[in-house]
Amino acid sequence: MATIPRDFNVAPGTSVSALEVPEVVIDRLPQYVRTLTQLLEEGIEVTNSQQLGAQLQVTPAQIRKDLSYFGRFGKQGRGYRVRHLLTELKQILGLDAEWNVAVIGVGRLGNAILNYPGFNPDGFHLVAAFDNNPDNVGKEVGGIAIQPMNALADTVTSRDITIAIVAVPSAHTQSVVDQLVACGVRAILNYTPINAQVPPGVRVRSIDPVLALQSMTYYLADQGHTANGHQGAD
Amino acid sequence: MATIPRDFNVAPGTSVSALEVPEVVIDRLPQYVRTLTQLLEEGIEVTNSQQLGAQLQVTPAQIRKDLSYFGRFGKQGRGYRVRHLLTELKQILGLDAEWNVAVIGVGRLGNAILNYPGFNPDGFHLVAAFDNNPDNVGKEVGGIAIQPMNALADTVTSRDITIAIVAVPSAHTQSVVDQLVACGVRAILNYTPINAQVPPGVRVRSIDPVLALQSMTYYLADQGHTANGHQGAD
DNA sequence: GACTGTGAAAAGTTTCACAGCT
DNA sequence: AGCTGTGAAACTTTTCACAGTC
Repeated sequence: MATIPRDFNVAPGTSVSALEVPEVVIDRLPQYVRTLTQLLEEGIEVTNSQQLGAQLQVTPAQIRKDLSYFGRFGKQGRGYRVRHLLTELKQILGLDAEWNVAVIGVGRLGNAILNYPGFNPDGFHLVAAFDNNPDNVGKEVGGIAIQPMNALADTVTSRDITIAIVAVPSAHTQSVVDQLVACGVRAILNYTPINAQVPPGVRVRSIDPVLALQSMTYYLADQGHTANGHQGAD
Repeated sequence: MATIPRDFNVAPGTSVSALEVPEVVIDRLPQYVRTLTQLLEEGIEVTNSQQLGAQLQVTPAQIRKDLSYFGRFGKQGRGYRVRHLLTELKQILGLDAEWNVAVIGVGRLGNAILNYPGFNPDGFHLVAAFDNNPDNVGKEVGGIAIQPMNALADTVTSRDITIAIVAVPSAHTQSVVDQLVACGVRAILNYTPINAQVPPGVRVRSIDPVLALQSMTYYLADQGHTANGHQGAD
């Protein structure tokens, strides 16, 4: 059941509903967004696939191909207007909206997440925090009052929360994920080292520094392996 | 001991390129290790590709294929002895060794990392911390005395540090990475949202929660997309 | 009977190379 | 002249399917 039907054309500024964009392409778009943002900050208004590729360590052809899934954003012979491409990509990714996010688990890690200033500038607003420890409930962390877990469903609905960050002890991961899914949360950023099972339609991404380290040691362990300075993201 | 297929460096023309293990396979091995560890904790001594696949949400064929790059670890008709497979995989990944790790940057994030208890049990020992802020130097975080950046080279050598975790402000990322590379560090876990350039032979993996969120919003933004509950790791 | 290990096929992804626009 | 957008080719990764072993 493959087939990549690419029968779409896009009027500039119009919402795209591409049929089947490979997930690997979607995963690269946020990086393009970030690089374009940096270029704009440097005052660069026009770029091209060559320059973008150099920044991102990706081939120019790949950038052009990736963009071609969504429309024609460049001008032949000239390249891309940074501001325009950035706007389009943000719109495609849904980053022209603001997203309300809940943090579940306010231990050491949850605390660090709630105090991390990096989410807000990108439109992700941590608006609620939950913990099942009665001693924590009511306290404020990063300007947010910690609520008990039984308030989850109501708050998710009333505050229009679609994304959750899970930072609970491993043993509670699956149960918390189940509760989130039941409340209608469809995107979960999982900081625990557990592979939570979710129904179709719900997405989970994991942040797992230990796994990242463990895949690098393979290349350190033995000099016999290919030693390419390859980068992995996210 | 399992024979690790090796990549021979052959004179040009006489290409005998022995089979090279795809990086995507290496990236999955740590997850296999984790699942096997869990099975063992539950007292399960024998498993099979079906069960492992269910746990990991991966096809049984993929697990068998991945393992086949390194040897024959199972018994036909019976499956895999968990303890045995775990030992082999850890050895392949270099996880039978202990690794000394330095943390660069002891701001909010670096602090959280130094206090995170998840690295040690897996053999990654945070043994040194560096910061360029004189006010921080000398303080202890997580039992480690913060050193000035100019002590980097000496300490990396004397403490046999091969892995570094970078948690400095974005603007300093490239400069810090350059210093690490110059000291001989060959694996870097990058917590900054910057794509550092490294020479061949050095590996970088990035931890970037914002990128992870941004790739999920694509699927939230519009109901027209494929809605598979697919998991991304690390 | 149950399962692995593995060539071969299928599917997916990247790169090439060039027509065509500016 | 310089660059995009894109089919087609090359390459990579996954899945199939089954011979072989326990």
